[in-house]
Amino acid sequence: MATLKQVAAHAEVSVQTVSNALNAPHRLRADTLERVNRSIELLNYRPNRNARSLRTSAVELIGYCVPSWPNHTHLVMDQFLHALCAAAERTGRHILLFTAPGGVDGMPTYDDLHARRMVDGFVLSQTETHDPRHGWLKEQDIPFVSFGRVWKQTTQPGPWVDVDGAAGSAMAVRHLHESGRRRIAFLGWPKLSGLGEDRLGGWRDACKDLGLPTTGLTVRCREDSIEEGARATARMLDTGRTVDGIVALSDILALGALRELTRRGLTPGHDVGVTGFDDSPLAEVVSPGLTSLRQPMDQIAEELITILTGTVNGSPVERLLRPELVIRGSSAPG
Amino acid sequence: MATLKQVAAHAEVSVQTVSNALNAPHRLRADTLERVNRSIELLNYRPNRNARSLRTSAVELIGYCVPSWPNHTHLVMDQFLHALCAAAERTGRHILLFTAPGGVDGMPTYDDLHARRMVDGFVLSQTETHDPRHGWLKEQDIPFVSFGRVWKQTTQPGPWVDVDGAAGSAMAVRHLHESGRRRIAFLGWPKLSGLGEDRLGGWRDACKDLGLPTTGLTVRCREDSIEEGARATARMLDTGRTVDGIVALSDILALGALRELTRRGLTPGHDVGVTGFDDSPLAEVVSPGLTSLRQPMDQIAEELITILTGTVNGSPVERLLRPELVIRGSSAPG
DNA sequence: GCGGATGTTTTTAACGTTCAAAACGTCCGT
DNA sequence: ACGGACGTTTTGAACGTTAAAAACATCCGC
Repeated sequence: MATLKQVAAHAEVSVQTVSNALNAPHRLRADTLERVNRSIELLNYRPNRNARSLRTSAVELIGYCVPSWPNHTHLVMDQFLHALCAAAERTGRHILLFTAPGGVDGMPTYDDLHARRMVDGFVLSQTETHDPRHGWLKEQDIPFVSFGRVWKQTTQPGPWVDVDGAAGSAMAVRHLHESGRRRIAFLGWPKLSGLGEDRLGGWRDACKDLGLPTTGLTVRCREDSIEEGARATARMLDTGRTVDGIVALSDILALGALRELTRRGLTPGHDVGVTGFDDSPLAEVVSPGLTSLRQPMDQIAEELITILTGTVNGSPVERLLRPELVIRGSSAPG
Repeated sequence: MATLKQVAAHAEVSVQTVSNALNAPHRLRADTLERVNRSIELLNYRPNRNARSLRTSAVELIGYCVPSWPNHTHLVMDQFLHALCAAAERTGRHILLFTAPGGVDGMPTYDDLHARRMVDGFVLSQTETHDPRHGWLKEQDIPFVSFGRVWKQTTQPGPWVDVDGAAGSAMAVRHLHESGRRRIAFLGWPKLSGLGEDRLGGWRDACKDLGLPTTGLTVRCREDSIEEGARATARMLDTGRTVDGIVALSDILALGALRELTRRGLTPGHDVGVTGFDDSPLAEVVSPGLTSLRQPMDQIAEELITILTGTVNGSPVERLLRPELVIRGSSAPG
């Protein structure tokens, strides 16, 4: 494997000149630059990243902790990772994966990776209510950016990018309203997660804005499963109240709703409009297709990387992005 | 951030002694070792990985190319990544993610990562028929290991780990047979993918072994979607032949089968036993739960890392692992 | 008390790059 | 012809670690 030294010898210049040819080509005289470049090409030279990192103390790697999977099913994680990777690469960086225990127990792992100079900073996701990581990293002066706000916290401890769940629900409500739905229910989650409340709030506000009823139209599911989504839908329908639209907190719950509706002889899309959240691969693959709120992964990733690698100015950057309503058969005009 | 030099000064030994305390503690006298360790602890010293890598020319990073998602939905990718990461960490290594164009166009990316010393080697997955990557990497003498065999190739160009799809199908068939099923259909894929043929073959052989019929019991779906699974199931049932068991090539197709059966007033598990493949998060979350063949991700990851990081002896290592049948309601005894 | 074996520690020299400063050339105004 | 300004190239040192060899210490047998 060729080194700067060998290229320098071949091009009959000093080592530093070759380095400059790569990092500051404007400093070289045109003919020298060309000669050096020819040698670089000829010897198939590729800079050794470790040597570079040692000297500059920047590794161009970004740490990302792979969520341990049993808690929630991350149906869109692969999309996120792909987008994140691609965004990082556009700036010459890469993603380093690692695992860590949840909560504060995981902090030594983050610290270690940073202290050993294996990463420049972190992208956090799967943010939880009162997530301790953000505050801890801030305190240690370790660069990071969060995909997702830390809920139930007055001020955010660092820069973040998030998707506006409230706006998403509102979009779903307005969409259903436009296709003639007047009694739109919300299928939510058990524990009052910040994310859940955000989306719930958007539904409530949009309904009020449009003069639609909300009382008795909220159901909470015990867990994020198709079965629970179906049961909750059944409970809702069993109250005897009319429902012609359902905004579900997740695609999985929405699938449950679709199933229960079908079971009762109702046609999703025709009799009841249903929407989900996250536009997981499932939404496209079921029939009727599930209308869902797609997170703009590419933009999210781009912002995350830009913020993390950008100049660390004083005030933390905050970006709230709008999801995109992907309309499919489950919400066809009734 | 403390360096070896500072620790050495603090412990009043030479730099090399501190290095030895970490890498070859047996060389130190007990009391020296303890003194050095105290200094290390006190100064919270963490070795700089870049310096180490520069000297030893081993980065302890393994490259993994994130599949671009639109081709197939990777419902178990997060499980795989988590397992791979965990296995790598058990050997002090980490996973570096990157993106690359498919096929031979991606090779420069692999080459570059290796040439710049950003990774020691690669784990390949999403192996395709006649995948060019393996042969190319072998030719360049770049270490790699493949999750998945290269199909339609007489000899494998390198070490691999794979799950025995044929054995999996056979397990499913035997399981259905044990619960009284006698006419077991196979729901397959469109294009004759190696993986598809492998699983199909296992079904056929097992049926023959058990004296079960196979003629007219194979259906091929055009794509991997719930809708197509349902349509194919409908086609199969419409032929008039009795079917009391369905072995599907994927969970998604199996879900389609479940839906079509339900639509026709048949009870999956009771009237027809259904099994899927890969035990994706969906299998657990639908109702009835879908019996599926779980890939032993932890073991797969462990083997991949062991092979990749192990001594490169002459003959390539090959490991064919058995999937595990996870039994749920969809195949309850009829 | 000496040669040798063994155990422990230090010295020297890299690994491949970039930073900072110095050196060298060339051109210009005076 | 001289000093300065600028553009280009080289020199020297450093980043933090480990490999290899050298140095030093200790113990043993004779």
